[in-house]
Amino acid sequence: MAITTEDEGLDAMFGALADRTRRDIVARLAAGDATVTELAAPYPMSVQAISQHLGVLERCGLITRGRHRQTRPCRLEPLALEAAMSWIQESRRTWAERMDLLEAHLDRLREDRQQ
Amino acid sequence: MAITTEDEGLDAMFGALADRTRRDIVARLAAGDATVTELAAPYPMSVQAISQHLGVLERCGLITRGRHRQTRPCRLEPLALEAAMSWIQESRRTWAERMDLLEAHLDRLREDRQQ
DNA sequence: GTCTTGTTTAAGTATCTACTTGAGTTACTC
DNA sequence: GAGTAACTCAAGTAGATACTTAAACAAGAC
Repeated sequence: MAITTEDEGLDAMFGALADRTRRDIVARLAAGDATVTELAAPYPMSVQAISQHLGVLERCGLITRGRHRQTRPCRLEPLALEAAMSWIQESRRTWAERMDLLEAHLDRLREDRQQ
Repeated sequence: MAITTEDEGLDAMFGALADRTRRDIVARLAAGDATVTELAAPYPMSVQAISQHLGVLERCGLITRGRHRQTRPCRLEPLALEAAMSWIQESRRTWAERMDLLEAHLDRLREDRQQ
């Protein structure tokens, strides 16, 4: 299931991060690669459920899964996080710009008043 | 409906950002405050649907709604975005740290080999 | 007061999501 | 080969989500 547009990519990315278990897994993988069984161990849910969470993370590009003997070692792809990051930063940037303009505007008003 | 733990806050925040319409609205509000009707205009859905989206954004702290005559002007609260931002940055930081350690480890191996 | 505009609330529905259990696949061990 | 471990796939289900329309509410205009 390929992700086509940027919007769909962000939908999938933010959607993936909207689940505590998946955020946990991402944080865990930031510290080092791990297998499905290792990742599932801390949680009171089935290994299948974790496997499905990993599917979600893989589909949005946040992780990749290799093959080593019977295991599927999971690895974080931190570059994928940049997409989410940039979106947030862009909104912040626009907002900050507007605040600067407002500030400049108020400064001009103050100057005019003093003349 | 108050958000209690940090995890629930992030669930709600990322969940809110996982919808294209809501991301659009946030981007729009970064450029300036707007009323519900103004925000709803570009979309082929009912004003009620947009009002519900605004409810989601308000509940996770991304926007606040004031009152002016019959309208409810919406304002972005960009500080709320910091929570999502920090979470991403923390994961990246952990990953980068590990890569540095790995790099240092490989450097030592290379030195040992040269002796 | 009635009427209109802007918005929220309520109720219904179709689709999606996060799990479950059971069966199937892959790769190693004996 | 049979048996086992690690994992995925498939089908089912409870609850969430994104809309809809209809009704209620809020605030000003008349």
